[in-house]
Amino acid sequence: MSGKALSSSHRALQELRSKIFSGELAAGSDHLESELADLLEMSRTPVREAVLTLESQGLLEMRPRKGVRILPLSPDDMAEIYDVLTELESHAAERAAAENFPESDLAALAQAIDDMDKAIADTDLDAWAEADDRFHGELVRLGGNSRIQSIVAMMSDQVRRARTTTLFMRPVPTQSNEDHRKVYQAIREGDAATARDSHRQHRQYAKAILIELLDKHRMRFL
Amino acid sequence: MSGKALSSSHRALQELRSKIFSGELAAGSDHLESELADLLEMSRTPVREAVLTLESQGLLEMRPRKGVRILPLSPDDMAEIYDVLTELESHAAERAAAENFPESDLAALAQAIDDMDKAIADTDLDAWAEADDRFHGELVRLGGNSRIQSIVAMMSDQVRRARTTTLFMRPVPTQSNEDHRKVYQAIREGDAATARDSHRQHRQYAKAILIELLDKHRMRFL
DNA sequence: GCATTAATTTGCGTATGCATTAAATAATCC
DNA sequence: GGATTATTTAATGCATACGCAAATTAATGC
Repeated sequence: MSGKALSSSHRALQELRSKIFSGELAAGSDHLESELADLLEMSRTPVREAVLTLESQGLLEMRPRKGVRILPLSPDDMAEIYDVLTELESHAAERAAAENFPESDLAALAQAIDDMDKAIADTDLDAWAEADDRFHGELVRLGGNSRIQSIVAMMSDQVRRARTTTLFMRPVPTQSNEDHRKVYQAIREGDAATARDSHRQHRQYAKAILIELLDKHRMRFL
Repeated sequence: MSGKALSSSHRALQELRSKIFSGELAAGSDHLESELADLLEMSRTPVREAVLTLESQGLLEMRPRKGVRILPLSPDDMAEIYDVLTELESHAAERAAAENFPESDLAALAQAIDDMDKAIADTDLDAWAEADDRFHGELVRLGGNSRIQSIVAMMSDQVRRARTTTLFMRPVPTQSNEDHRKVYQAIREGDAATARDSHRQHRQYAKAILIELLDKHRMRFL
């Protein structure tokens, strides 16, 4: 028994999020408030509240009389998001390295890297994506800036839906984990400049790959 | 005739924002939804919507049964915000320089610098602050990343109320405009690396001054 | 036919009321 | 008297209702 009883607006928030990520609410699609209320079996009030929040998180847009639009992502949007992630995560990496954490505090980071290796060996892309998320999340956590944490989380959410698509049309990300290891090493050794530069390079490379991929496949929106 | 007729929830949003910035709603104070509704002469519904939005913008916090709390800022919060601004604005400066804008596109930037000079000559700190805002806003606009724009706006909002206080207890910011000019020159010359580094230095210096100031005056929250 | 206007529908913004539940107060027990 | 439990109070979360304006459809004129 999970004795929860969470509020309707909170449930609306997480159900809408999950339906956006899964694609059940497709990018570019419009939905009336009443339609979403029916879908979630609640009144419009908590739906509106959740939608308001999701709007300010950049996942959707309210257009009176046209419905709630799930925001699609153009290649330019992707570039913007990756640039934000590059800047903020690199800073986090630098600060994490400067902290000179004992190795035990970096266990989660190391674990994520190992899990990615394993996922690649198993060619389990979902597991890889999950561990990659974990690595980046842990990195910004170690960076110690709560605002960076939440901004990065927001940006990651925005690309999450798209990644489901892109992940499966690109080569297995083997290079990526070498980068991760390099960042990890630098943090472990307290080498802030290297941590920063390695991570920046990692993200810029990932961005280039992605943009090229989208371009090659003529994907204008996702 | 300003033929407007803006919605209640939109009015709630801007009135609450303005009352937070002015200090009419003081940092750390709690307010029931019904109290705010009375204050704005509307029902709780649009107030709740505005409050939801302001919460996700980091200006306040909803604590069920305790009321809406206007978030105070600690020196650590200030440091966090300045770090985010440093990273994202520096990137914007770099990108702006790389664009090789014709000088005419940089007129607003130059104007802001001139206005700051004038404000300093007149010892008009409010005018200085306004022009400084304008400079930073214009900079990120030129950077061409809409997400950076809105994140920077959010962070600037968080710091706005506090600046009213800090601005008047610190020496007149003469050094600051030298920095601005340096950034401007670099953008004009298309020197991306210098634009980036100068702006980073500018923000880091500003952060150091501020933190020192808060520390000196033992200001724990504002 | 086509354009213009009138009628109708429909979705949204907001007010209102109520059930729920946390907090505050009173009451009871040891 | 202090602690525990019962009672009351009150703020919130949510459903509901309704007026208004936008959008759609029907009607009318030319």
